[in-house]
Amino acid sequence: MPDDTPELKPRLHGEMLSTSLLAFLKGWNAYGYQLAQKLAAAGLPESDSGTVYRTLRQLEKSGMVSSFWDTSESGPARRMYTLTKAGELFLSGWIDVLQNYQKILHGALEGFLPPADDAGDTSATAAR
Amino acid sequence: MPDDTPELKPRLHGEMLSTSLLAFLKGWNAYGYQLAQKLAAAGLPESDSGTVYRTLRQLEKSGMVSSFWDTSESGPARRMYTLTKAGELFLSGWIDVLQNYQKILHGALEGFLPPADDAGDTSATAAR
DNA sequence: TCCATCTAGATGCAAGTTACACATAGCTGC
DNA sequence: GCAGCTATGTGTAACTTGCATCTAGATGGA
Repeated sequence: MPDDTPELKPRLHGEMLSTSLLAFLKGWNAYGYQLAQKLAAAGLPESDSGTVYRTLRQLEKSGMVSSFWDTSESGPARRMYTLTKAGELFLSGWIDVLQNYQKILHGALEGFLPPADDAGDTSATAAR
Repeated sequence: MPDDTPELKPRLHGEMLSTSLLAFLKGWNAYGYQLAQKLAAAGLPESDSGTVYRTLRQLEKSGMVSSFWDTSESGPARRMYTLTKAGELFLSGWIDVLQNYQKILHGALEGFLPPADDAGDTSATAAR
């Protein structure tokens, strides 16, 4: 019998992948392969390695990181990434977003105390 | 002069949008238009309303929510959404992901203490 | 009655993003 | 040489998103 339900298995992409990569680069240079391993080790949902490489290139195009080839170690050359000032700014701005997101998720799962200042709008029509 | 830098303006989509919607539905029924307003009021980056509606339908297809038409109020009919057991499970599983993500972002921005148990791997090769 | 406006939901399409498979290339050990 | 590991990438189909646009009920004004 064919499985009909579309999967919604957790995956890391979009802003969450981009910002995780930027965060790992804060204070350290790193290369793609290494960053992919760190993501896996950090308990985040897996990302395809191709997606990681393409995301890094896209971050470079938008000025969040810069890169250079590192041939100082033995083995295949590594494209080392460095966080730019713009990337750092974007990252710190994203922290606010994360805080609000966090509030929503945790509010939902622990008896969710209604936030004292959110009372008086049309949302009072919520059913049951 | 044409702007050449690709935009990376924050937008809410993917897992973050889905889980925010699920969280808002915990304990309450709500309809799409209302949820879109809640997202905006919650200090999260904007989402296109079309995207919100489509995301809700997709959550329904994957069994995270169920819906019914509500014609009890005046005005256009509303498609009311209810969180399912599967949606609740997915949501609580996602909390762990969020916690790890949070750790990474905050670790990056506050002097980032090296986590005591993460020392002994190849990541020691990180350059300056 | 006609029209504008607001609420509510939805879709067509172009552009962008992703997963999966595969390709390339340097190095190590046999 | 060649298998296996490290490291970076690409082709392609499928999926997702933003924007514009559409339908439709209700309301209020001219």
